[in-house]
Amino acid sequence: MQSKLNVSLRQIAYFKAIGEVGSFRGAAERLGVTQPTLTAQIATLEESLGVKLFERTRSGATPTVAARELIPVCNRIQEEVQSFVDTAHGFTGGETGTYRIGVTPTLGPYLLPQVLPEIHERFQELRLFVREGVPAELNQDLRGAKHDLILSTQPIAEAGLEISPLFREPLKLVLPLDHRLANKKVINRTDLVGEEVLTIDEHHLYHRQVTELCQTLGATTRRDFEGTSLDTLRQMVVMGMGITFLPSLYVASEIRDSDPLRVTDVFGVNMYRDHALAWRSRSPARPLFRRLAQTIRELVPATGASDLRLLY
Amino acid sequence: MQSKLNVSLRQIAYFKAIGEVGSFRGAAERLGVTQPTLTAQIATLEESLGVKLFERTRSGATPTVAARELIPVCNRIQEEVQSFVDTAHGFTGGETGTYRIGVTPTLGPYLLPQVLPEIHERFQELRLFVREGVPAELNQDLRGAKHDLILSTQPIAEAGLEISPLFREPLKLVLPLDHRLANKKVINRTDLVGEEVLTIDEHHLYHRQVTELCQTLGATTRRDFEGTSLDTLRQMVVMGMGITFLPSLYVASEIRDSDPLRVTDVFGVNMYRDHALAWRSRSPARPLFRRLAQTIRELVPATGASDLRLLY
DNA sequence: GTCGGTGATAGTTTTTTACTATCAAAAGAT
DNA sequence: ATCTTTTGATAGTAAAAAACTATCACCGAC
Repeated sequence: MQSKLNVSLRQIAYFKAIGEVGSFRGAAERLGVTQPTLTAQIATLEESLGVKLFERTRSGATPTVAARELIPVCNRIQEEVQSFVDTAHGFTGGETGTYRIGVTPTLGPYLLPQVLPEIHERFQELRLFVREGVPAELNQDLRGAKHDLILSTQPIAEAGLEISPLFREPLKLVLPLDHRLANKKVINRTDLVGEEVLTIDEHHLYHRQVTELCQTLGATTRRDFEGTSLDTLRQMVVMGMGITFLPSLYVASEIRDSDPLRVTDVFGVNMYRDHALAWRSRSPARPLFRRLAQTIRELVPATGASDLRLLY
Repeated sequence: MQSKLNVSLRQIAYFKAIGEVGSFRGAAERLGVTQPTLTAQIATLEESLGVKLFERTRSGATPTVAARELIPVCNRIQEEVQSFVDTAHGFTGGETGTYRIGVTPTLGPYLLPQVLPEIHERFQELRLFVREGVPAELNQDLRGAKHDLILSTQPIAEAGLEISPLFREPLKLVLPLDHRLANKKVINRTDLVGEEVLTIDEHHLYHRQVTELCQTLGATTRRDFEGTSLDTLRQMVVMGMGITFLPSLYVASEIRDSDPLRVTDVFGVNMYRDHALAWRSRSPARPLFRRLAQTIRELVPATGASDLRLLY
């Protein structure tokens, strides 16, 4: 490390110029410095390296054998430095690079496929590296800089973060076709009293949200059977193991008309969850993330779920 | 060029260390400088590049997306600089690298094959790029730094050069077997009076040497037929077009017992030429060239020509 | 002989780097 | 709530490095 720091990029540029021009004075003129500067710097470099770089004659300076072999290395160093500068300049607009975005498994897979193509269209040099995690994990990893931003469900603990609300996603009641309520035209909240609702396992925020909803409806959550994903829940409902609530985006994305399921609202009950983008409030990429959130809000109405509501 | 010089190797080392350690203070301790030094240098680098490199938090410094992509470039720059230093250090002993040696066509091809294997044995990192030229050319190209050293025949103009004499090479009289002197046991100088001697063309120093020798012997040089090389001379003698003088090393190397030629000395006449290595007196590789000359002198007795005499 | 062109040298000035001392901010402990 | 600790930032000073000015030494051309 110390031996490297005894060489400066300036010395390398001076060395190379003298090699090309063939005299100290000529190179000094080309570089816009004085000849004694070059004499001193090359002498320092020769001392540092322990080899003579030029044979000084009255007619100029002739590269030694060592110098002739070092010139191509100089070129390579300068190329890499130029690459360093060029790469950095590529980030100047802030819309370049690979950002790590954490998403929840109950939202990410059903929203991103619908917005990413247009995001790519609008931010062509931007790459998003998508990783899934439950909201508690996402929050922690965002704080620990393992993610640059997260797409998650409210509530998101605000400390140290900037949170940009995106949209409100309703939850749909999903029944098997042979359920006693399947053919009821309008389902009220009283119809759900005593019903057993399937949910996914505890460490998902979604579990808590469904649990709280059941409490307000007088329904219960089954504790003996729990799904590991929304897909699992859907299959369990199809198989007659109970009813469940599924997010609107999931329904629009994954449930077909041919599925033996009834999907409905519950009259008089607002069931929903709110989603947001969040990033560290000191992140230098803040302006980019704000633009990204705005873009997602613009794209949400065009998704398959027609009942999403924008948040500001 | 200017944009490159706004980045220093120090800044790159500081940037990389902070990225690895994760805090300015930690990196300062590791590098043996103070933390405000790093703050100032990274701020300067960020300003120069136009991008933020770190997100500063209470718990340290987190690399931005730009920084994450620039770290591998830092590694490459440092590798190239290390290669620069290592390559230079390889020349420290002076016995490394490709030196351009100019040789005369009447000496080089007959001496070098006999000494180069041992030279390579003793100087294993040394490479010699051999080029042929007549002595006047060699001398000029040495002065103009197109050659690093020359193996040539005396006299060599001394100005600005260091000349290391190597050895004295006798010239042999070569006759066709059907020549009137071919069966004479001892040939005297008077036997050559009036003889026509073949020689090679005028721009070779060898031509002048043979011409002067003929003048002292009362012989003449043929002007209507001249060879272009020593091989050509030999063929012309075989074909009966005249007699010639050939250098001892050539005779040992190229003339077989089965050739229809008589090779002999001339009694009472010392015919020879002296060879030397020469280089520019200011060449930084002077010590190496002196060792090389000494090595050649040591190897000369083992050549096929047993009558060479060393010069000091 | 003089002239002109080269790199080297010595002293001074300017610029850059690094240090010292302190502040501001935020998280964690009590 | 206050206090402590740890982080990077800031301002001023000191030290080191780079660059400049002026001159010298040398040598080849004329």
